[in-house]
Amino acid sequence: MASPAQGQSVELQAADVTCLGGADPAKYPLQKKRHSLEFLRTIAHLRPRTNTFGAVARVRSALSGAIHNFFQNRGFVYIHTPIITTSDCEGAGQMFQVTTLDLKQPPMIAGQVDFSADFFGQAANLTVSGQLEAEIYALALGDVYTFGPTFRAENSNTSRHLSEFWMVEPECAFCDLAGDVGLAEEFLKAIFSHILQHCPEDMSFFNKLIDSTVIETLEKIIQSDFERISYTEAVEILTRSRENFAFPVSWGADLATEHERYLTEKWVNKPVVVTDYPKEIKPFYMRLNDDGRTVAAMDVLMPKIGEIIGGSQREERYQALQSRMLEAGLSLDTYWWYLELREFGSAPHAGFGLGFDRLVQFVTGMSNIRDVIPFPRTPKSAAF
RNA sequence: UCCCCGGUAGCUCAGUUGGCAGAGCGGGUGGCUGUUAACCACCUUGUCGCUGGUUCGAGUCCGGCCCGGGGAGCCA
Repeated sequence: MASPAQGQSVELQAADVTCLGGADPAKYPLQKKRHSLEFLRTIAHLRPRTNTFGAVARVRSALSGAIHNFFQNRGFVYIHTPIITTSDCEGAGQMFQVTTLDLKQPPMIAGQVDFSADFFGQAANLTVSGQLEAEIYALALGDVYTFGPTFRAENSNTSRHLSEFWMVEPECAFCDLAGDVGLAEEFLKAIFSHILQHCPEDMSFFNKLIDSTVIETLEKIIQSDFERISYTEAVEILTRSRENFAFPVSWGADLATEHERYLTEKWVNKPVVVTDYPKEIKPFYMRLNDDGRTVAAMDVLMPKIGEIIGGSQREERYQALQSRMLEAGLSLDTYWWYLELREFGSAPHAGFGLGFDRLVQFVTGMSNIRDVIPFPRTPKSAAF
């Protein structure tokens, strides 16, 4: 019925009310007041009932749908890459081991655990990335993407890291670095537009109560052209800046958080794509440039949260890949199938990885990544 | 993992020089009211993170540990 009160056009008039499930007000933890996000994290089974976590859940779901739409509409094939992997070092940090062996009394051979007696007949881990497997399908089907959980056993205690997080990884055949950067820019803009269009109520909620700049930031990014600079240019800009950095800038060293923030927040206040990093600070699979000292890598840096996308053109030349693997001290046997992709009908290809939870963070303005995933897993914390 | 800050009532916090454990909110009861985080009165609430020490006496001082926050590293 019509409501005489302000701020609402209609209201319910109940003829009959039945209580289906009571909640003792003396015990119910959610009070009629503002709770801290830290406290709500300790009651993860009740926090989705709050307006903030409801809005986060809806936007997270909408973002997820937008990502699938974006790729499906462009003919990308969604690939389910494995969660359990026996590639013992995918090169992206510490892995969680998966085993059915009795940890109190594992089978031993010559003082070493005998993993041939383990479930898979060898040591197995949770994946840190679906990229290498995505490359297999890209070189068969063309454009593909993965979107699934990823696991890192790093002891990272920050507002931007989870031990279990979701990652989006497109991989495109017949694509070079410029094409990869273009895809990343188009992708982010499409996702942001989708959210502004489809979640206006939740977005104004975030803008009002969480971060008063989120909507404006997203709108600006949609309209802006991402700045593209090479690592070498970035180092020059940083050196010329006369900023008082805690970490010195020099060619060959990785960019620190403060450097990335300067580039994206002060130098130009918009997303910056840094390309062509020194090969020493990037993984073996990135394509060696003609200068012999840099690789075709790219990082998309966003104001406030820093790196949101990391990608590269992959090394498609057999000899070049082999020598980079040897330089990195990797076993060629472990990656025999990865090398065979270059031996049998190789093609230029490129892709990137996007931290999905960081994307949710950026879109909602939520400052801690533990508050944009329903059940966060971090060091010393996996309750619920 | 490193640096800094914190942990006191269900929640958010105060607690002086080492000397009886506090407030607001919440909850209960009553009142009032087309309310919007209602309002008024009264009542209710403690393993002061854990542990060892100093002291006549420790929330307060010292050591160790656990957990949380901010920053850094690693990265997405």
